[in-house]
Amino acid sequence: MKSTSINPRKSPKQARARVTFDAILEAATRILQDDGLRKFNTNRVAEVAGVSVGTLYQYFPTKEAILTEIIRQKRKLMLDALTGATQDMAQERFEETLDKLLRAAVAHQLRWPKLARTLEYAEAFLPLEHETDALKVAIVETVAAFLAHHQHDTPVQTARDLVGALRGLIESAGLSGETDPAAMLIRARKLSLGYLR
Amino acid sequence: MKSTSINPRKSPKQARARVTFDAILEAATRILQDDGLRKFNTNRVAEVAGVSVGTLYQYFPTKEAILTEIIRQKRKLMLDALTGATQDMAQERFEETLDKLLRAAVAHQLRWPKLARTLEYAEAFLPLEHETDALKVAIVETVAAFLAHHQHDTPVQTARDLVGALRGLIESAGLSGETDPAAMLIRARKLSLGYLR
Amino acid sequence: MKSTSINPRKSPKQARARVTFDAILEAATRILQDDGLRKFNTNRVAEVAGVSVGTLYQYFPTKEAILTEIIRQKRKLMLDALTGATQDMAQERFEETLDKLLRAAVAHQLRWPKLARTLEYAEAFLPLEHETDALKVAIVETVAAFLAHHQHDTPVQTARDLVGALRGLIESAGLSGETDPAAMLIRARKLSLGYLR
Amino acid sequence: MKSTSINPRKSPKQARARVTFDAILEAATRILQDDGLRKFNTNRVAEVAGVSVGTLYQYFPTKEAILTEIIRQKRKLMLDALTGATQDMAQERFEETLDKLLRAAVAHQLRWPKLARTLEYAEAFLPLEHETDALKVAIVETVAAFLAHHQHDTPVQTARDLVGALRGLIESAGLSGETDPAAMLIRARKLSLGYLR
DNA sequence: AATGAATGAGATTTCATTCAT
DNA sequence: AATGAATGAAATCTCATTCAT
Repeated sequence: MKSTSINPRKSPKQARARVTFDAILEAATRILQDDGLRKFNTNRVAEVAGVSVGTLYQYFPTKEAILTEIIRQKRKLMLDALTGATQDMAQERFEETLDKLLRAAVAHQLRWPKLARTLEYAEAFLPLEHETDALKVAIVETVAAFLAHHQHDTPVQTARDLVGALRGLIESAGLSGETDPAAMLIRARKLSLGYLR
Repeated sequence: MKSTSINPRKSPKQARARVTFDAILEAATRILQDDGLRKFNTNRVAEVAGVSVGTLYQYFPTKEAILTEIIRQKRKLMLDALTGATQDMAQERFEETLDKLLRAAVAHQLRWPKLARTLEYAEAFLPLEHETDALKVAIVETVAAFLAHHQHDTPVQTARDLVGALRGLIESAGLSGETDPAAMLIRARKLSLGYLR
Repeated sequence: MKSTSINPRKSPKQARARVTFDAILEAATRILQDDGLRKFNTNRVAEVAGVSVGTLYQYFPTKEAILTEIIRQKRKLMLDALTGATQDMAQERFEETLDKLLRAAVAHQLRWPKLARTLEYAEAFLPLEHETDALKVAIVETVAAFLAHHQHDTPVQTARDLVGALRGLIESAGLSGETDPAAMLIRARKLSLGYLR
Repeated sequence: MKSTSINPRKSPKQARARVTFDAILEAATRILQDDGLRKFNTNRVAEVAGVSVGTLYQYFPTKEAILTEIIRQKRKLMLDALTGATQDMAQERFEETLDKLLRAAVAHQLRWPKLARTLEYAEAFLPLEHETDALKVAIVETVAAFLAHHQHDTPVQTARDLVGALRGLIESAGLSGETDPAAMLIRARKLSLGYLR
C-alpha cells in the first residue's frame, strides 16, 4: 500500500508497533462513537490511545488517514459479512439468504449507530482511495448478485435502494434508542420483502 | 421567543434587517450544501453573505445559532408540506394522501441531498431548542396520525420507520446522482406500500 | 494583487491596519537581520511586532509570504536607487554614472549585511511571484542598459557578473565587520573598472 | 580531536563504520544540494543514507555536527587545492599561479552551486569549531601569501575581497545555469587581474 | 446598525533526540 | 553496532468571538 496523505504511513513491523497502531484506531473509533467528528482531533486520539502525538503521526500522516482507515476496516467487515451471507445462495431459498443478509446488516449497524452515522457523513467529504471506494461498490454488488440470482430485473438499482432504505431504517431506530436486533430484523425483513415483491 | 445562545439574537423587524438576516442564512446554506460543516465558519459565512462578521454577530449569537435556524426553517417547511398533504385525508383514499406525503418528502430531500445529509448530521451534536425539537416530533406525528386514521396498529413506530427508510432511500439515490422526482416517487411508493401492507 | 499563498492576504484599508502591517514587516526584518532564518517563526514575529499570531495571519497567509514581501520591498528600493543613478547617464561621463550606481549598491548592502545574505539565501527556496522575480531581472537590466549605452559588447552577461561580484565583495567585507561606505566604494570602483576595461 | 557536540562522535576505524559514516555524509550532501536546509533533517538523512536514525546518532551527536563535518571536508578540499596551486609560485610567473588558483576555485564552486551557497549560509549560524574556522582563515591566508609574494601592499584585505568577489561571480553564474568552467575561468581571470592591477 | 481589526485558544504537524531491544 | 519505535517541545495555521470606531 503506497503511503499517500490518506493511507497509513507505515505498516507496523514489530509487535509493539502493531499494538500501537491498533490502539490509535481503537481510540479514534471510541471518540467518533461517543462525541462525533466535533471532538475528533489528533491530540485527543493520541491521549486516549495512551501514546504521544508524535507516535500517532508515525503511523498516520493526517487526521483524515485515521478516518479513512476506520472506514476501510468497517467496510471490509461489512463486505465480508455480506459475502458470507450469500455464500450458499445457490442451495438456499430466497428468504433464507435474505435473512442472513439482513442479520449481518442489522448486527453491523445497530451496535454503534452513532459511529456508523458519523462515518457515513465523514465519507462524503473525504477523498477516498480507490480501494476504499471499491469496497462500497462491492457491498452493493454483493446484494445485486443475490437479487440477480433470483431473477430480479434491475438488480443494481434495487440493491442500492434497499441498502439505502435499510440503513435509514436501522439508523433511525438505533438513534432513537432501540437496541434489540430481533425486533429490528422483523421490520427489516418486512421492508425488504415489501419492496422486492 | 427568548434570546438564548441558540436562538437568533433579534427578530429582524425592519426591511433592511430582514434582508441581512436572510442573506446570512442563504450564504450559510450554500456553504453547507457545497462544502459541508468542514468549511462552515462564521468568517466565511459573513464574507459570502456580503456583510461583516460584526454584523453577523448582531443577528446570531453563535455559529450554532445559524445552523439551528436553518434546521428550524427546513423542518418548518417539511412539516407544513406534510400537514398540507394530510389536510384532506378524511375525504381521500389512503393511496391518494400517501402520494401527497411522498411527493412532499421527495421534493424536500432530492433537491439538496448534501445539505439534507449535513443538517441531519449536525443535529446530532446540537443542543436544539425545545421548539426545534418539537418540529421533529411533529413530523413523525403527522405521519402517525395519517396511519392511525387508517386503522394502523403501531402508528408511531411505523411512522418513524417509514420516515427513516424513505430518507435513506432518497438520500442514497440523490447522492449517487439521481435527480428525477418522478422516478423517485415510484420507488418511494413501492417502499411505503410494501412496508405498510 | 491577487491573494495567493505567497502574496499578502489583504491590503490594509484603515490607518490602524497599515500600522500593523508595517509593524509585522519591521519585526520580521529585525529578526532576519539579528538571527537569520533559524529563529524566524510566526510566533516570534508576532511577539516582536506586538500583535497576536491571529493578526499576523490576517495579513500574511504563510510565513513565506512575509519573507516574499520583504524581498519585494528591498528589491524595489534597490531598483529605484539604480534607476535613479542611471537617470542622467546620457548627460554624464561613464565614471560619473558608475559612481552613482556603486554608491547605491554599497549603501544598500552594507547597512544590513546579514539581512541581505539571509534574503539572498531564502530566495533560492522560495517560489517567487512573477512580479518579484521581474524586479530581479530589472535590476540587472538597468545595469545592462547603462553598459549598452556606453557601447559595451555583452551588456547583460557583464551586468550579471558585475552585480554578482559586487555583491560578493560587499557581503564579505560587511560580514567581516567593515562598515565604512567610503572605503568600500573605492574598492567597488576598482573592481568594476578593472572588470569592464 | 575531542568529541564535543559539534564534532563527530567517534572516528570510524573499522571499514564497515567508515562506509556508514560516508553514506551519512553523502546523503546529507545530496539533500542540501537538492532541497537546502529546509528539508535537511536527521530522519531524512538517515533514510536516504539507508541507515536507521539510531545509527546516525552513533556517529554524529547532533544535526549540526553533520553540517559542520561537511563544511570541514569541503573547506579542506578547497584549502588543499589552493595550497597545491600556490606550491610552485616561487618558480612561476604571477599569471601562471593565479590561473591555477582560479581553476581550483571555479572547479570547486561551479559544480554544486546550490550546495556551496547553502553551506555558506549555514556557516553563519553555526558555532564552528576552532579547527573548521581556522580553515577559512587559512584559505584567505594562502591567497594573501601569494599576493604578498608578488609585492602586493595590502595582501590580506585584497585576498578577502578577491575571494568574496569571485565567489559572488561564480555563484551568480552557476545559479543562472552556467556550467562551463572554461568560460567561467576567462571571466574570473578578467575580474582578478582587473582588481589587482 | 455596521464595520473589520484584533485576539488567542486550540488544532495540525514536524523533527531532533532517546532508549529498549 | 544497529534498529526503529516513541517522545514532546515547538512551529504553522484556523476560526469563533469581541470591541473600538
